[in-house]
Amino acid sequence: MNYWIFKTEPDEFSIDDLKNCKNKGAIWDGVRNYQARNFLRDKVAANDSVLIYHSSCKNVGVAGIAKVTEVGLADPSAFDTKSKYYDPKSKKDNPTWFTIKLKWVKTLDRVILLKELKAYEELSEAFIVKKGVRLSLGPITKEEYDFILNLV
DNA sequence: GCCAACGTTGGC
DNA sequence: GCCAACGTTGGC
Repeated sequence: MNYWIFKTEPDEFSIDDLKNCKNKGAIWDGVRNYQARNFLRDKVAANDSVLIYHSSCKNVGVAGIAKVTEVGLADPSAFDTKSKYYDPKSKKDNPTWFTIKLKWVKTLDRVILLKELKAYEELSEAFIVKKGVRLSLGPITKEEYDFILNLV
């Protein structure tokens, strides 16, 4: 069992949008960064727990919890010529971009703001608080995961 | 909207 | 394989 933080812009796709997907869940498409792709392809496993983080918005921070339901999916948006994530270099028989499927678990009673996360020594090693780290998703430890949820 | 700090691209 | 130019991310 691994723990992750996935970033999303709530104007595009928020924790509420994920909730509205109910049990069907949602495909986490559009990741176009190789390091993040490698996590999605090689490390994220079914039943892993994911903190959903809202970026580029009014309340930047951790907004909810999701669970991984399917792994090893070729990112369908890479094959869609109408998608802004379309990538002609990604072939169906040899996809460049991979992703997974998530299901909503919980919306936190409040958003745990980035500003708060930065204040705790316990979280100083987490990628999410580090300056200049532009990963759109990445691993956190169980200790960090539990610590963040205890801040609610 | 600004801009620092990245990642990616492409010429050489 | 270097590295300058460019594009993107993301907090503020």
